[in-house]
Amino acid sequence: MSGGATKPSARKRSTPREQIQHVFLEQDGHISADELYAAVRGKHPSVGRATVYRALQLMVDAGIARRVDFGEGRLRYEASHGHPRHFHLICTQCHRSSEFLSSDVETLLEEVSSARAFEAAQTIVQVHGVCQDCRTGTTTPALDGSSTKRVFARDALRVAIETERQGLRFYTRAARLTRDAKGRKVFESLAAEEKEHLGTLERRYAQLLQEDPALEQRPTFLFFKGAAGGLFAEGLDELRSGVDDEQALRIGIACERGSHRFFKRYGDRFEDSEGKRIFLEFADEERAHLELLQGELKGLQARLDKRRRR
Amino acid sequence: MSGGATKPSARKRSTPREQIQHVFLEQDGHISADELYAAVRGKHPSVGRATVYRALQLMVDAGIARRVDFGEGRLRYEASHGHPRHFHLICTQCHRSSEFLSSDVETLLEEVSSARAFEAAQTIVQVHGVCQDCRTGTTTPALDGSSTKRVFARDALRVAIETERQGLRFYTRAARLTRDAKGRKVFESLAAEEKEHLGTLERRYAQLLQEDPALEQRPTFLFFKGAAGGLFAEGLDELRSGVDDEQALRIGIACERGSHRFFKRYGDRFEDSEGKRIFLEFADEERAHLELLQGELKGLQARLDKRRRR
DNA sequence: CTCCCTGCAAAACGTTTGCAATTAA
DNA sequence: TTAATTGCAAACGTTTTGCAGGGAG
Repeated sequence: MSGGATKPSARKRSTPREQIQHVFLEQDGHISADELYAAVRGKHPSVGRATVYRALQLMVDAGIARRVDFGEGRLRYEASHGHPRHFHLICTQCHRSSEFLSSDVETLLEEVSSARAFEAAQTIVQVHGVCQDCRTGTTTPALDGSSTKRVFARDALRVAIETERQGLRFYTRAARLTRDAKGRKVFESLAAEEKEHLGTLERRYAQLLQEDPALEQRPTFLFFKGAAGGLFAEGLDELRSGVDDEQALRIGIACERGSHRFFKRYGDRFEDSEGKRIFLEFADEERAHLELLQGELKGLQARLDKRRRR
Repeated sequence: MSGGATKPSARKRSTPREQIQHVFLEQDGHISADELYAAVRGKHPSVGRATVYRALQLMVDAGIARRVDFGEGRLRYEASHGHPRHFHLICTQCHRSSEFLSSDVETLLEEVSSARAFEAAQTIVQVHGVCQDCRTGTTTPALDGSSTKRVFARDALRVAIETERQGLRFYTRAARLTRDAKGRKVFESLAAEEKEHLGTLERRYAQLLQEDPALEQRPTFLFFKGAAGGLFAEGLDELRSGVDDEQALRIGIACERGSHRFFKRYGDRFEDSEGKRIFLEFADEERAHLELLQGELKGLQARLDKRRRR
C-alpha cells in the first residue's frame, strides 16, 4: 500500500510492472490472471507469474483494474478506466458475459440497504443463464472497449434527451396554464431553453452515430425507467388536473430537483467518460432551472402577499 | 465400519452421508465445507473430509442445499428447504450476511434479460458493505431458520393484506360509480368478498404475531413496491377520473390479472413454505375474481349490444 | 459377485509468500 | 547504501481425485 505517489521512473525501458499494465490495458473484457500471464509472456518471456499477480493487486488498489468473480473458482479482472461500474449477464455455456447497468435496480438496492441501516460499498448483480447466441446459434461479436464507451454515451444521451423532451412538454403546458404574466414568461423561457438544449443533445447523438453507424443497433447498456423520466411525467400528470401558478412552479421545482439529483448522483458515480460528462452537464442544466424556478416562486409569493395586503 | 465397536446395539442406523445431511440441516445460515466437516466430526469422528464434500455436492444436486459464493475464496452452503431464494447484504467487517428479497429488483432484472434475449436461470445480488451492528456497536441477534420462515410469512401476508385493502377500496368505489344494476352488484359482492378475505388474512397475521411477539420488529425481508400494490393503486386513479361501467370492469380485470400474475409467479418460484402458500392462495383468489369480472364484462357487452340493436 | 460408498492420502488448482538476486535512487 | 522490485520455487487453503478397503444387495 505504501510507495503510491512516486512514479517508478525509467529504470530500463519499462519495468515488468509497466509491461504487465500495458498488456492488461490492451485486453478487452474480463481476463483471468493466468490469461494475462500468458499474454504478457508472449511479449516479455522473462516476467514471472508472481509479478503478474502482484501487478494485478496493485492495479486494483490503484483503481485501474476491478476484480470480478463469476464463481468459476478463479478471479477475473477488468479495466476500470472509462467504464462505469456495471452488472453482468453471464452465459453458463459459452462463459462470455455482457454488461448492463440499471439505475432502477441500484435505486431499489439503496432503499433496501437504507431500510436495514446497511452502509453499502459495492453491489454485485449477476444473472446467470444462457445467452442469445448459445440459444439461437448466431454470433454477436463481443463489444470491445471503445464500443462499450460509445454505447454508454449513447444511452446517457438517450436518457438526457428523453428527460429534456418531457421537460419541454412540461414547460410548454405550464406556460399555457399560467395566468400570472411573469410566471408565464419564466415557463416560456424555460421551454425555449429546453428546446435549444434538446437540439444540442440531438446533434451530439447524431455525431455519435456517425462515429459508429451500427451504434443504434447495439443492445441497451443503461436501463432506466422511473429514475428520471418518471419524474417529469408525473409532473405532467399533475399539471393536467388543473393547477394555479404557484402550484405549477412547485411542481416544476420538484421535477427539476429530482432530475438534478438523478443526473448528479449517477454522473458522480460513473468513471470518467463521455457518459459521465453528459450526465454532469445535464445535472448542471437542471440545477440552473431549479434555481430559476425557486427565484420565480419567491417573486410570485411576494407579489401575492403584496396584493393580499392591499 | 468403526461404529461397530463404539455403538453396540443400534449400529449402522445411518450412513455417513445421512449423518452429514442431518448435521447440515440443523445448522443456521451459510456454512462452509470445513465448518460442516468440523461439526460432523463432533458427532461422528470417523467421517472423512472428502465424504463431506461429496455429500454437499449431492445435496446441491438434489436441491436440498444451495451454493453461495461470497467471494471469500471458499464456498458456503445454505439449506434450501422452506427458504425462498434471496439476495444478500454482506458485511465486510463481521463477515455475517443478512438476506432479503425484492420482487421489484427481480422484475427489473427479468426485463433486462428479456431485452438482451438472455434466458436467466439464476440471479445473484450481493450488496457488500458495513452492517448496522458493526457501525453502531449494537448486537442484533442473527435470525435462525424458523424465524426467517416466519418473517417471510409475515411479509407475504403484509403484501397480500395491502393488496387486499387496495382491492377493497377499488371495488367499493367502482360499485359507487357503476350505474348498471347488475354490474354494481358484481362490484358490491367483490367488495364484500375482499372484506371477508381481508379479515381472514388479518387473523392469520395476528396468529403469526402470537407465535413470535418480536416478529413485528424484525427487519423487512420481502421488499415490494410497484409489483402488486401499484396495480390497484393505478386502477383507483383511473376510476377517479370518471369512467363508465364497461371501463370500470376493464380496469378491474386489468388489476386482477396483474395481481394474479404477480402472486402466482412469485408463489410458484418460492420454496415450499408458509409464504408460498399465502401467495398461491391469494393468486387463486385473484383469478376467481378475474374470471367473475370477465364473465360480467361479457354479460354487460351482450346487454349493450341488445339495447343498441333495438 | 458386483457395485457403490467411504476414508485416506495425494493431487490439483488458483493464489500468495519467502527469499535471494537484481535494480534504481 | 538503502529500499523497492523481481523471478523462482515453495507454501497455502480449498476442493477434487485415485485408490484400496468394506458393506449391502
